[in-house]
Amino acid sequence: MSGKLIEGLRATGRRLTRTRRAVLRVLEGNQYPLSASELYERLQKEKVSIDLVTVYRTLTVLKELGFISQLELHHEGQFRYEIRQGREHHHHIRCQGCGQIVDLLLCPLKKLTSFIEKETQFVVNEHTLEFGGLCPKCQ
Amino acid sequence: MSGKLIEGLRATGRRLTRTRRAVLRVLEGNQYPLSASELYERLQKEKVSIDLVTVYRTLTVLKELGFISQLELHHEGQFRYEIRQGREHHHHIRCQGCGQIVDLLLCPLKKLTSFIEKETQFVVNEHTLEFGGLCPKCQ
DNA sequence: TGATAATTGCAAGGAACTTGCAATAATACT
DNA sequence: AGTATTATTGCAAGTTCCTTGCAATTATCA
Repeated sequence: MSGKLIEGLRATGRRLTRTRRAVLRVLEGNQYPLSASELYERLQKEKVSIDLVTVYRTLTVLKELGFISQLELHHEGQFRYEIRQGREHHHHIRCQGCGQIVDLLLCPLKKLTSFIEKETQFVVNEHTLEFGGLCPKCQ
Repeated sequence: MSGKLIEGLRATGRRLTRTRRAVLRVLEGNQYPLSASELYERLQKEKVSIDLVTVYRTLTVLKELGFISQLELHHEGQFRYEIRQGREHHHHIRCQGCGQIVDLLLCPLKKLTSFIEKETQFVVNEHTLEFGGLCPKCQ
């Protein structure tokens, strides 16, 4: 991973710093996508001293380079980030009670809700489905 | 509509005010879902003097009563609201260029992207699909 | 008409995220 | 290695969207 990382950074005139490595390391060690502030807290626990602002900026860079993906969960009001690293495109389910986030390893969304309920043992009672793209005028 | 509105408000010890009527009227006269600040601007243009805070509070009430629904579009960072009034559950597509929002009159999401592209003439290159529910522990 | 209670406006407070700028650190050059 | 160059960082302050507290106003009910 480190090779491609340095490569990607160099290609855009950027540098591999302790900060960037630390952010990636924490994301790699986590099962579910983290928000900027969660990431910040974990770094503090690991005695890695990084400002929250730097976490935001680092996430922006890593996203631009395609190393992580940014996602928005329903009604959370914040972004979350996860390592991409060859992972299939996928979705998530989040518990309205405890906030737990679980990956859904499916996408072509057939027999939607009942399937997801069987797979995850969740009770689904809300979903977000919104598309983004370019309208005829803007293409 | 006004009948059920008053009914709903009364049932929860609330009152039908000029403000609430005005907010509903603007939402009814609009094709696409409005954000709080858009709503506020339209009211100002109509010389209806309402504080932005009141707009927020009014939207909260109307949502609680089920007269409007609240939605989040991908990467917008704000809520939007639209009249429910017997409308089918549906989704939206928003242009990444101009911000135009168009209703999608489908939901069971089959043959997803290509179908939506044909219907709307949009080029879809992003979507959000996230579920909310209760995990086994929280049920 | 007056009492009661909901609603409103104003000011202030959050939370998540961004920007400006000087200090610091990483890379390039000699 | 030593220095110049340029990216990165931390701190402070700013944005945006939304919420809360509280006194003033307005709607409803007796």
